[in-house]
Amino acid sequence: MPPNITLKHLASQLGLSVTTVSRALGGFEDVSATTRERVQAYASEVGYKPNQSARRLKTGRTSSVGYIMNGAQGDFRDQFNTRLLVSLGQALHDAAPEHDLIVTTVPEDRDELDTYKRFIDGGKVDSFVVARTRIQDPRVDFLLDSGIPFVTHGRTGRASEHDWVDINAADGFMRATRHLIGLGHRNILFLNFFSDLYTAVERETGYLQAMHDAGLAPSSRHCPHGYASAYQVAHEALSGANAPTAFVCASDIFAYGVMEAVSACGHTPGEDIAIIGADNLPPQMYRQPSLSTLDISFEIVSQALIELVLAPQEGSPRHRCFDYDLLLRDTTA
Amino acid sequence: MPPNITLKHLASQLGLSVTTVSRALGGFEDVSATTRERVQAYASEVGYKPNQSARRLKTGRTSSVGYIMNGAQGDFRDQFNTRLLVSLGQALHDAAPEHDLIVTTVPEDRDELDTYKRFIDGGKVDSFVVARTRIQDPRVDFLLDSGIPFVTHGRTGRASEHDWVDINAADGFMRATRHLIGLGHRNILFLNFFSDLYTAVERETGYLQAMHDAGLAPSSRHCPHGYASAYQVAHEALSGANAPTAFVCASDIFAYGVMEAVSACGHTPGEDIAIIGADNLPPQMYRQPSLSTLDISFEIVSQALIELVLAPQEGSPRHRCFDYDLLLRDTTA
DNA sequence: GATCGCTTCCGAAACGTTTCGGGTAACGAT
DNA sequence: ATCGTTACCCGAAACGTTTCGGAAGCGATC
Repeated sequence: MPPNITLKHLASQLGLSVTTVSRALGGFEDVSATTRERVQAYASEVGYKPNQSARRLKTGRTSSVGYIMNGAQGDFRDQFNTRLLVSLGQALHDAAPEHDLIVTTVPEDRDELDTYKRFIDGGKVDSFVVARTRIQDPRVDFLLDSGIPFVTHGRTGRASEHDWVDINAADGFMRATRHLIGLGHRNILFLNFFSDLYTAVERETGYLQAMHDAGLAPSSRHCPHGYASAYQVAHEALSGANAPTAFVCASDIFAYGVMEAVSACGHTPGEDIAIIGADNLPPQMYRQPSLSTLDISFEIVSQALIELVLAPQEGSPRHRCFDYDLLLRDTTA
Repeated sequence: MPPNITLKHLASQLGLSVTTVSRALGGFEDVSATTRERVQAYASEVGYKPNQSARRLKTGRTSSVGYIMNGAQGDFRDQFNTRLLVSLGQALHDAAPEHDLIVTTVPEDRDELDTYKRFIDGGKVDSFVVARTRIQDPRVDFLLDSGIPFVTHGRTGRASEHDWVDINAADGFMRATRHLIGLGHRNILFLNFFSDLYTAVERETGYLQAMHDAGLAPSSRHCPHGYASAYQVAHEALSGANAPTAFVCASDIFAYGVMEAVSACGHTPGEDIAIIGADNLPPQMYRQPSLSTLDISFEIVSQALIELVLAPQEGSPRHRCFDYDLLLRDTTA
């Protein structure tokens, strides 16, 4: 009958004080086991839900973590953002059902940092997950200054100063490249992001290491515009002198462009030309042959992110690093 | 110096009462223009930010709208969710910068409605945007019962009872089909979603209407698994007797599958076989020839959604309906 | 000179929670 | 009979805001 049930209401029904009801529900020791159970039973019977605003006001904690999507332009980022969003949501629900993930996009005319500022000033979240880190990352600088807890997905130039979760991309790309070398390839082209993403450097490092170890001459190219420019770069390389026989791609998006170019040049991916991509992006289009790729579980990464972000700690930053799985499919037959 | 500036702090600095400061910042008339300006100037000088939790506790309003993403499985939905998310965020920021969009995914093991319930009980939002409506939509039933304001993107079986924004899909698909008929096509196959989405019915209605008006025999097929099944369905149809010469597709995803199948069968999309898709999805892959499609601006739809959701009204539900643009490109040359 | 109305301001209560600092009763020990 | 201890419980303040119901000052009206 009461519009919304409050502690006061529970207290009067149970013949107890508000204090005792609160402490009973909080599971404190200074309330007898019998009344504690009585209170909890009654509360769940009438479906009592604590008022979040009141709780927040009092405690200063919001029990929600923020995720600010940076520019959703471009297909690669879209895929990434959505998948991370979904797995973060799931992980947060599993680890702390009463917590929320607050997601926002950055309005076009505003700076990304303004959005962070607005969240912090407004007391909307008590921690952040920051994705797609750059080597020089202004968000990290800002958050370190502000003192609010956060965890990044990906290392940064200041990796030793903050919590992060990352994929060991250098190792993964080294293994991928080595596998191609093992298949007999000598002329292997690496297609990378054109950006200051931390992971771009990592990926190239792994490729370079494997080439260097094998005494082979490395060769890298950048693909500013995703699929289309990967197609173009690959087409050009295949038509020129000293054409590569294998490609390592920093993203599956590039790899699909390469596959198209390989076919267009009269070759067959996986037979005469080998291709390895990365991140096991579900092909938007039905694809034959299937693409060999480096794979990592978003779920595991998200679980680690949530674990760290829910339990912020002063002192030495914590790190989690996961390894890629090399999935060998048709394009490295 | 004070850790966080409150009304009390402002009041003591200005030699005013908390009440007056509050009302001055609220722009009320019962405080003189001079003090009002003095207060506002000082508040912005020291960077006063009202405490959201306190405000919420007092007013009961949260100044945030909820968007619950339903299952992100499948490429079509991903695209849709991300694009809507981005444009909703932008529209909300433009219309009410201090408002927030609270986004969440539905955990795998839980019912969608539980998530809505949790948001309502927890007082996290004061309205919802509901997307991808079904004819029989349990979310709409639930929200109508609960009494919380919401706007749907897409009509439902109970369209007359709630606010909605939709695209006039019947009209769009009728125009698309008519255009193909005008090009001389007589055997036009329609590929639809396999689902109870409201828009699926709408789309087919338009197609059927155009065929009927021209005295042609309609023929529809469902594509349960996006691209791959569209490919298969088209391939089958083209190989059989009485093969279609044109395709109308409920989604560009299907249309891309059809294009692949058309090529595989030795035809050229746009020359001997015509194709029209819908929703102008940016092709994940570089595509030649370019696909004719029905286009609608997410920005405009989102602006309408936000406009309605921010100003809930008792009484007769409000509706906004937008028309598709028919974009004629290579595949209807 | 009492009354009225207007402008401008303020005190105090309230929203629902958490938590500090007691308080009471029972009980065994002194 | 008094004291200390323990086990339970509670009153009241506080978080920062909004808002109801005045109240002071003051010129105008009867």
